[in-house]
Amino acid sequence: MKQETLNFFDKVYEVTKLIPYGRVTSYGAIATYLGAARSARMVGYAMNGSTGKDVPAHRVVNRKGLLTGKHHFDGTNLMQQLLESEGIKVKDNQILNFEKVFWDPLKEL
DNA sequence: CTCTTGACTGAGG
DNA sequence: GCCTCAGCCAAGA
Repeated sequence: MKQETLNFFDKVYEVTKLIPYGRVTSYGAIATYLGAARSARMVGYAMNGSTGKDVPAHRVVNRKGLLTGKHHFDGTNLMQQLLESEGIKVKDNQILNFEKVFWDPLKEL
């Protein structure tokens, strides 16, 4: 597996798909894992194409655990419902117990 | 090639 | 802890 052959977007998709059930991570964590710590924005930007794919983009939030990308989902609160379906409590677009459900690819992988 | 956009983050007030 | 500003980097026009 030569990840170097994969594009930045593809790498983001791969890592995002590795996020365990009931866990979430931040754009920065993914970006750092990809070696582009300063490209966290690109991670979110890549997610634009994640909708409709196997990528659980709803498990990716910003560093504050805020569902900044919920507006990119079809429904108004679809992202929140998806998270709650996995046992993740969400209140006012913000993930509760964020530290407990946080999944760091740098440490877990 | 240059400019704009952005689902971010860290630092400063 | 919240708000604002600046930096960062890749993709699209």
